[in-house]
Amino acid sequence: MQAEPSTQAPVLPQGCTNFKLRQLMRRVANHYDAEMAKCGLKTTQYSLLSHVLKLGPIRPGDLATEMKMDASTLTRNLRPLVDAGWVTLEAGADARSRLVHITEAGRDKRAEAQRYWKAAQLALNEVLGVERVLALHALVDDSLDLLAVLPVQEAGNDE
Amino acid sequence: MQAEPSTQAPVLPQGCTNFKLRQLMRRVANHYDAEMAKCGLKTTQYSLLSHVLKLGPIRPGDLATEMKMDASTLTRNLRPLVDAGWVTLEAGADARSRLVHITEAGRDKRAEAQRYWKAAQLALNEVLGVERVLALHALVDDSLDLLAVLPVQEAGNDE
DNA sequence: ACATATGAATTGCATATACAATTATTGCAG
DNA sequence: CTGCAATAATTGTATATGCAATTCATATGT
Repeated sequence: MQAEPSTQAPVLPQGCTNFKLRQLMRRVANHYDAEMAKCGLKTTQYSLLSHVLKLGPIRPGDLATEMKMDASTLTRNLRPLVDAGWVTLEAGADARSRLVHITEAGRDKRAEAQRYWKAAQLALNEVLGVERVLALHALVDDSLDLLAVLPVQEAGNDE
Repeated sequence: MQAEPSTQAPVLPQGCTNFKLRQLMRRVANHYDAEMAKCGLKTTQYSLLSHVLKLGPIRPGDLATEMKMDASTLTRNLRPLVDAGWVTLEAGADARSRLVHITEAGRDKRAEAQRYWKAAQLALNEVLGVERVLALHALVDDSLDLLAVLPVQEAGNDE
């Protein structure tokens, strides 16, 4: 595993990692969404609701950090869930912060949706094979860890 | 590799594949976008422009199929590129279809943008390690192949 | 030739995403 | 106490995404 010159031609990545990931994400999202649609949720909404259940009551900014998304995205994604009565935004420790709470209706909806999520996940395990799904999860997790050290917004030298 | 009962406890995937992929996609997109912003393109636009260069002149529907995205998404994503004068939509074989062409300005822009794309890709290879990027590409490609057999829109039994 | 089915692209609608700017609040230095 | 920096959330703007419905245009059966 040393960086010594090898007699083997070095294999270099072909194609764009971003594009490939985007393609796969679209396909996988479609798969889950088709299942989740049976209970009227997008998969993204299910994820958000699940995180609120698990981490709430929590400040929006902290939830965004946990989910590794922009705070403004979170604000907007919460809207449909609040409108549906599944989560509430309540007063936080001081007047600038808030706390996201899950409601009873939210717990119920999440429990219902979880069945569809599970069906989608199991179907995916079937199609791809459990080994491949495990390998994918491991690669994604490792990659996220490695990318965590990078500044999220590649810090344009200000000025 | 048979399905015989094993004495080993079976390892099952934990967590949601969709959520993990989404997280990674966001992080990776941010990384590329930070680089591409130097030439005023989103990474998605660079991908689209590159595909038009490689595959064009091509019908919008065929391009959408190639890129594995919805035709309506493609229509809309083309708009900014058309507005910028990098691609044109011209008459196709019959009056209902069209052909997407790249312009000279489009070729120039793509060539310029490719430098930034390359920088982003190489930086990613650095951070993740070439081996990991190769493994990720292979997994993504294999998964896309396996998912290709699934109906894109999980075919609700019509009626 | 005509009515209908099929095909191709687009538009309507809703959500997801993020950077930049804004609003409101709090904390701190003098 | 006052003014300014820091913090938290949101809004402005632009793009990405896909399903359903729509608009044309072509093909097809009778």
